[in-house]
Amino acid sequence: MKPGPTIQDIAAAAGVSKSTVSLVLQDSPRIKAETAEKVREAARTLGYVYNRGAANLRGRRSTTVGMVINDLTNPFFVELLVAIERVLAQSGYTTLMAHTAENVETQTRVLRSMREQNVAGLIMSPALGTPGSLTAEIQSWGIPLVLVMRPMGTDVDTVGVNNAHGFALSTEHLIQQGHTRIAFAGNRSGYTVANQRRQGYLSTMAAHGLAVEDNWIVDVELTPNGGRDAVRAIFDMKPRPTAVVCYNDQVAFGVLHELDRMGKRAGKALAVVGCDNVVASEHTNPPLTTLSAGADKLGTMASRTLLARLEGADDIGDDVVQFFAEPELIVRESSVGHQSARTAVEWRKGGSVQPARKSKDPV
Amino acid sequence: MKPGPTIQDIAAAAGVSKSTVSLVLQDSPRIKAETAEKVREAARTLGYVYNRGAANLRGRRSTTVGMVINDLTNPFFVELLVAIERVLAQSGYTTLMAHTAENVETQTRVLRSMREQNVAGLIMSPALGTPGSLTAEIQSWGIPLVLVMRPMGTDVDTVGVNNAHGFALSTEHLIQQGHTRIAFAGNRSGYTVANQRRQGYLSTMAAHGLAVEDNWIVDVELTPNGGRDAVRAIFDMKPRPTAVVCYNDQVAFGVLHELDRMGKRAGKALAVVGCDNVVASEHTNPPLTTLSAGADKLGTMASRTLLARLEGADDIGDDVVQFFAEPELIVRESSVGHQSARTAVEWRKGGSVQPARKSKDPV
DNA sequence: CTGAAAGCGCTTACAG
DNA sequence: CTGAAAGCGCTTACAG
Repeated sequence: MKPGPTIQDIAAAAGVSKSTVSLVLQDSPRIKAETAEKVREAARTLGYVYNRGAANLRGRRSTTVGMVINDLTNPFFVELLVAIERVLAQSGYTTLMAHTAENVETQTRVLRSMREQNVAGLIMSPALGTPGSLTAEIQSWGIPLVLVMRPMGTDVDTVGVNNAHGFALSTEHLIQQGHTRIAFAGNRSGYTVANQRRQGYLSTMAAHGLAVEDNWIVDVELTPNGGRDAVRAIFDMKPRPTAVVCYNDQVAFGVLHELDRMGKRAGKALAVVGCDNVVASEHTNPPLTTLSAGADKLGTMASRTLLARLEGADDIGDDVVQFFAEPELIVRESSVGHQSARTAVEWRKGGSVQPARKSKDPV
Repeated sequence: MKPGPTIQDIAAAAGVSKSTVSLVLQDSPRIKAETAEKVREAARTLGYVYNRGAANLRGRRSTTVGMVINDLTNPFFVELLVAIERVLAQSGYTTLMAHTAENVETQTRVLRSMREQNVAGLIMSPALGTPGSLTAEIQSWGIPLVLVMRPMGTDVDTVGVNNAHGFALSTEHLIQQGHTRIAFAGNRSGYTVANQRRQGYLSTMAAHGLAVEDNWIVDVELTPNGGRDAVRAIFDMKPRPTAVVCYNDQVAFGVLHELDRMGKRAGKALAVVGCDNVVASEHTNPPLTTLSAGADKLGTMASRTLLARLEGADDIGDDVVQFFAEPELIVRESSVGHQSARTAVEWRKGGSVQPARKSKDPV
């Protein structure tokens, strides 16, 4: 890294003071147009590069936002990250990215690092097992924090999904297809999101007077391999479930794959529903029925919430933002066409089954 | 952002000078152990947070690395990003992430922003259409640059893949399966990587005395939708190709999907080979034969190369690093079992067909 | 409309 | 072994 010219050098070249240069760089109207042009000219010829770090130090501000993400092997979180980065960049912020790979110690380390880097704010999807005290600790740092996807209490701005309602929709859909024995793949008791999803499934089953055997709630990894394990477990049950609600699309992909390996077809042999509507879910064989809450919308919402806090926008107020998008069910082939179900033709037209109710936009 | 204590405050609390505090924070051996402990104690009770920005400004260094990535909708680049971020974090660097979505203007903007943020170095997979002059320009900034996946001349450190050899392997494999009419899906004439891939395919066809019809080289988007278009085009040809080499796994996923929609099975109706071995390729229906160069290995290599430049390691020298990994072919069901081909049983045992030659590790 | 001065929170010779 | 001083590249009252 060679030195490079500073505002001092520009000042000398343009025959003005560095105060003037600084003001010109900030497009201040206090500087006469011709002076400004002279300064800009000098900056151009010298190849000046603004040093944002120095400016931030002096101005006690920061144009960097930290984004802590738990699982980039799940395309849903990638879609979220992309949306967040895009919106922040549009507003002039740079994104410091860190991946925790669902590891709480890594998360602690990167948060400390981001704090030292003086981030203006943080967006985080906390790793599973994050202690409940973390949000209060971050808030004590005096920078805004927005949680995405994984709520941790009502004291912190949160953008997520109404999981209970979503999984109720999925379960309802399967029941309407004629299924009565429906399994749930990807249990993670004790974690908020997992509890919500399981609860949405359980309460809908109960509402229809359908019993749920204990072993129908299959505890597997939240990965394609977990989905494969789930299929093997389900086909060992008798009488076996004819449908399965999966924790997310990653699990559902494994389910579709294992069924294919067994020479069976999802939809026919076992109705399958995922969650997240990742891009790939449209191109699986067969295409996957899944819940969509809109990664792009959620990411935009999370960024906007953080930006509102950063700019101290008054339309956001002091109230904690708790936004939970209402997912809609995207019906595709993986959940229709079962022998014991109604004809699937009406479903194959595609599209959403339920015009999702939108919550009020908080920012 | 409330003020927070500075080394000055610690100095006052511990009854020493701020010089001493600074040295203690740097674990300098020049400070007596008891003094150091006293300082650390004061820092702890005051809740001190190191201000890396101020340190970087004064020390004229930087602990931030910029990562500019062209397409995060392709999981391969996500795997690369994850590996790079992990290695950099282990070495104490923070990753500034920016996504260009294959847009050259966005790329220009984020590069400028990263330069202002004073990144110590850059890792970039350039957007398609990036002008050849860009690398020289970045190098004139005086910070190291490592290109990943997409070479731009021999003047800049580059970590990529031997695409020509990889696509030769794929084509060879299909020919050995008995195919003689083999298509290529995802043409992008004019781009280096695309040229290499097409060339690997063409030269292998030629080496076997197999003719290639013009329209077998199908120009489609490098996405699942492009793959679907390719299948429709291929099935319109007569006599039609019995196998297709896809530009990457994203295209291949679309191919598998469209075949399934047509009630056909990849492998049987059309042999399909992808490229990148993204995690999902193992779980498609049927599983996808593809080329693996190891995203994790490539990311690690790129980071290490940059780190070597940053630390001025002497084992790297002044020579430009040009590392191209030799891909290996992972044979799965999508390319075997065609009627006109040998029995597929021997292939189904899985595993790699070719123990890839590794290039010499450059760092 | 412009400049001189102070200072953001650090590090680094230099002196003792 | 420790401290006083200068300075990294900016911004921001304040004065004129």
